[in-house]
Parts: sequence; C-alpha cells; structure tokens
Amino acid sequence: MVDMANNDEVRPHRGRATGADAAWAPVTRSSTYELVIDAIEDQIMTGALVVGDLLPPERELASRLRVSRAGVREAIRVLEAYGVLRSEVGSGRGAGTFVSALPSAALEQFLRLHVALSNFRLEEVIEARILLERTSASLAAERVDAAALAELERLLAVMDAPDVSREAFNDADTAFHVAIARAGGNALFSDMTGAIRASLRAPILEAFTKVATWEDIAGTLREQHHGIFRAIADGRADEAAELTATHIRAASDMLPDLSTD
Amino acid sequence: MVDMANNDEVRPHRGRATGADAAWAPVTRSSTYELVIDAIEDQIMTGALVVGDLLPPERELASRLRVSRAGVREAIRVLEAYGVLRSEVGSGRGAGTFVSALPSAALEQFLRLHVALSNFRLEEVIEARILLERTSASLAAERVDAAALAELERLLAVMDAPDVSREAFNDADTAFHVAIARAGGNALFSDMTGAIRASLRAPILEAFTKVATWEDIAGTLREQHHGIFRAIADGRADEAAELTATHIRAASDMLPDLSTD
DNA sequence: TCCATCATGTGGTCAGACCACAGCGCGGTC
DNA sequence: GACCGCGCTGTGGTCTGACCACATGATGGA
Repeated sequence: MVDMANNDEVRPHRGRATGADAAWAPVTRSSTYELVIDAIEDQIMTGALVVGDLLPPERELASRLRVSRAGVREAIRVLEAYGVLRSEVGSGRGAGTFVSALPSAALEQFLRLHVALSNFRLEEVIEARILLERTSASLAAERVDAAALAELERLLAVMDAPDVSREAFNDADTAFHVAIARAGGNALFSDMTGAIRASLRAPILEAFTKVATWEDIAGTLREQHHGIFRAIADGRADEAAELTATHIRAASDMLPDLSTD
Repeated sequence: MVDMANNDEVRPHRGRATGADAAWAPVTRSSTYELVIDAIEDQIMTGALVVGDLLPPERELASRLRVSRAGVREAIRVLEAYGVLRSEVGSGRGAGTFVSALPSAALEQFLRLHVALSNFRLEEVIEARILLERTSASLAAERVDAAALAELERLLAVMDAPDVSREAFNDADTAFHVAIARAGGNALFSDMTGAIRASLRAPILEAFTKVATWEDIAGTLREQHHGIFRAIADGRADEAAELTATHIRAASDMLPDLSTD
C-alpha cells in the first residue's frame, strides 16, 4: 500500500505533539476507502476541487488510485453523507459525481441520530437552541427584509388556522424559527437551528400528541410567535432575543415529557 | 427498479402534508444502501439498538435484507462517518460492527470540509465560536473541578514555554479552549468547539507561520489565557465570558489573513 | 500445565458482470 | 429541410463470488 504510486504519500498526520510524552502516537493504518477519502479531501483542501466540479468516473478513479471500484464507492458514500458530494446517473451534462454544498441535511441526520442515541442530552440540545436562536433573532431584527417578513407572516397564518393539526403546527413552527435564523444571515446558525429542530421533531410530536391541554399550549405559542415577529419587524433586537429565549424555555417547560425521553 | 423482487417494499414515506398545496411531493426512490440505513436507523430510533450493541454480521444482514453485501457495507460506512457505528475485524469478543458514540470526530470532519469549500464563511464560524465559548467559559466558572483546573494549568505551561513551536502552541491553545468547554458540562458545546477549532486549524497555522510579529502575538494570547484561567478558577462567570469573547475577537483581528482565506 | 498450532468467523478487498438511466447522434420519415 | 424515433454510449447502481487479513479460541502435543 505504501508503494501506491498515485497517492502523494501516506503523510503521518501525526499532528499534535503537545508534549514529549505525546510522541509514539499509535500508528493508524488506513483502510482503502479512507485513502480514497484523503485523496479527494486533499483536492478540496488545496482548492483544486470546488463546488460544482465534476469528479472522474468511479471506474477511472478506481484504476487511477489502484483500488477497487467498491472502495471508491464507499468513499463517495461517506462524502455524500457529509453533503460534500452528489452522484447522478445517466450520461452527458448532469451525470457523474460532483462536489456539492448541502451541509444542512447532513447536519440534521447527524444530530438526529446522536440525540436518539442519547449521546447528547435533550437539555444540552435545548441550551444550544436558546443560544443560537436568541442571537439569530437579534440579528434578524437588524437585517430582516420584506421577503423574509412575508414568509414569517405566512407561517404565522398557518399556525393561526383554528383547524391546524399538531403535526402541521410543529412543521410550521420549525419553519418559522429556521426562517428567522436564515434572516439573521449566518448560514451556520440557520443550518444548526434546522438540525436541532429536526433532532427534536420526534419527541416534540410525541409530547404534542399526548398533551391534554393542547389548545392552551397552542394559544400561548401563537401569542409568543406574534410577539417575536413584531419585535423583529420593528427592529427591536434585544427584545426579539429575550422573547425568543423565553419562548423556547416556555415551550420546553410546557412539554414535560420532553425531558423524560 | 419497481419490479425488483428483492426490496421489501417501496413505502411512500410521504410524511408531512402541511397543506393542500404540499401534496404531490416528489417521489423519492431510495437506493439500496439508503434502505439499509433506514433499517438500521429504525432500530436506533425505536431504542432496539443502543450504544454498545452488536449488529449482525455483514453477510447475515445482507441476506436478511435481501441486498448485496456491498450495499450493506456502504450503509455501514455512512453511519460510521456519522460516528454512529464502528467496525472491528477479528473474531469473538471485540469483533464485528457495533453501535458507537463518537460524534466529535464526525463533527470535525464535517465542518472542516465545509469550511474548506467555503460553504460556511469564516466570519460565521468565528461568530459561532464566540457564542459557544463565552457560554462555556461562564458555565465552566461555575462548575469547574480540580482535575480540569490542573489540566488547564498544564496547557498554559505548554504555551508559556519560551521555545514552543507555533504548531505546538496552536494545538495547546485548541486543547485549552476545548478543555474549558468540556468543563462547562455541555457535550454538544464542547464537541462543536472542538470541531470549529479543527476546521480553523489550517488557516490559523498558515497565519501563524506568515505573521512577523509572532512573539508579540503569542505574548498577548498568553496573557489573555491566564486571565481567562484566573476568572474561571475564581468562579467569576461573567468576567470569564467577557474575557473569552474579547480574546477570540483579538485573536481573529491579529490574524488578518484569516479572513482573506 | 503450558504453549504452539490450527480452525473459525469476522470485516476488508477485489474483479467482473449486468442493470437502469439519460443524453447524443444517426438515420429515416414527413 | 425539419422533425421524430431508435439505438449507441458512458455514467452510476447493484449483485455475485471469491480471496485476504486478522483476532479469537479450541485443540493437541510437549
């Protein structure tokens, strides 16, 4: 494997050596697909591959890297899972594997799985949610434009509908918060906001369905949403942030089953 | 594809119907490996699979799901990339594929790639860093224990060494901030702090090497680190948060190349 | 009793084949 | 000449079956 003529080198990738005792780090013998990932990643890190670029066909990549097509495909799957690559079948124009830019779906899947595995506690996730969204709300109050406000109003209307289902309410609720985050202008914030909401979707829906005082809760949430909207529309940044934090805390408290999992 | 006798079923997976106009959502025909992921994910979501559990052998899983082993392996790769699964070769005890819990490495890889692809701007990432770390510092000031303080002091000593290399300094710097985040007690925060630092490692190191006034910069950073440490050790939460925010902003400003990429 | 050896079961890798799909170009038809 | 249909081609998608590398644990001899 070392004499693989194509990969530049098996660079030690040692990295950190915070002290003399940190030397003799365990050797890591990479598997085939990891080497393929490294090869593609190098191209990305050096800027040789940018969003939109097409990769060589799987068969060619395999023969160039001297690995099987299966190894190449496993590497592509991983980078696809990160939202970095995308594959399309067919021929000509749109076909092939190319560099993509879809971090949000990957983040959602990632967080959803780890929340389900309890690798992150719900309180932690909610704490992160408050942190992100109060900042986003504040930013949104300063930067929001007419189109975003219209979208927010549309979502408020969906939630205000008297016959709205709990599921539809939750989806509009999610979209409302994500839209605010997007209006804040920070893509990382809005993607993480979406991912956090996606990771909480199942427990929230469960709590929504079980709760007896649904109409009361929905009423409170509606009021708070309208308050947040007005603060953002009027450009009152600090108030938008505070209302958002209060709103999220209230929502979490009203759904006690949320924390019992 | 429809008449493929092997897949159990192409269940619609429709799901949300927020309104009448949301009907007729595009059909999504999943690929084999996605179906395998869904199958494993279902087990995780329902709690049938928890951290530490062993999956059936690849060959058995393939025959049970009526797919090829390659398809199973691609699915396992993806979940491995998310830090949800891990595979070990061999036989008996430690061998096989089992449910894991290593979100941090996955988060690092993810963010590093997307920052390299400029899907997230550096300012966004730094904004997120400030948000997370100021909160972590505040939490750490309230909850820190002796062991964590000792570790922080050790890292300070590494950075204080007069002959420390710029790379070693940066690695200790990273470890210092991650240790604070960990002391804060929120795993999501500390994992994200680590991921953000990892995603910035290359640009930071580049800036470190190019900068002429290294000793001045290092001196400032050392001072600020000691200040943050004292505030945390003394339990002054607000001050720790403020100093951290100031520190990060200062570090970003001192490295102007950071924003030019 | 201990140690070397082999059998077994696991993931890791490979080669080769075929399928499904989408574009492109050729050729026939109007 | 313009249009349509059909097959050719190259792409990813999938499957099969084989073999390798590795760690364990059982087996059997010293």
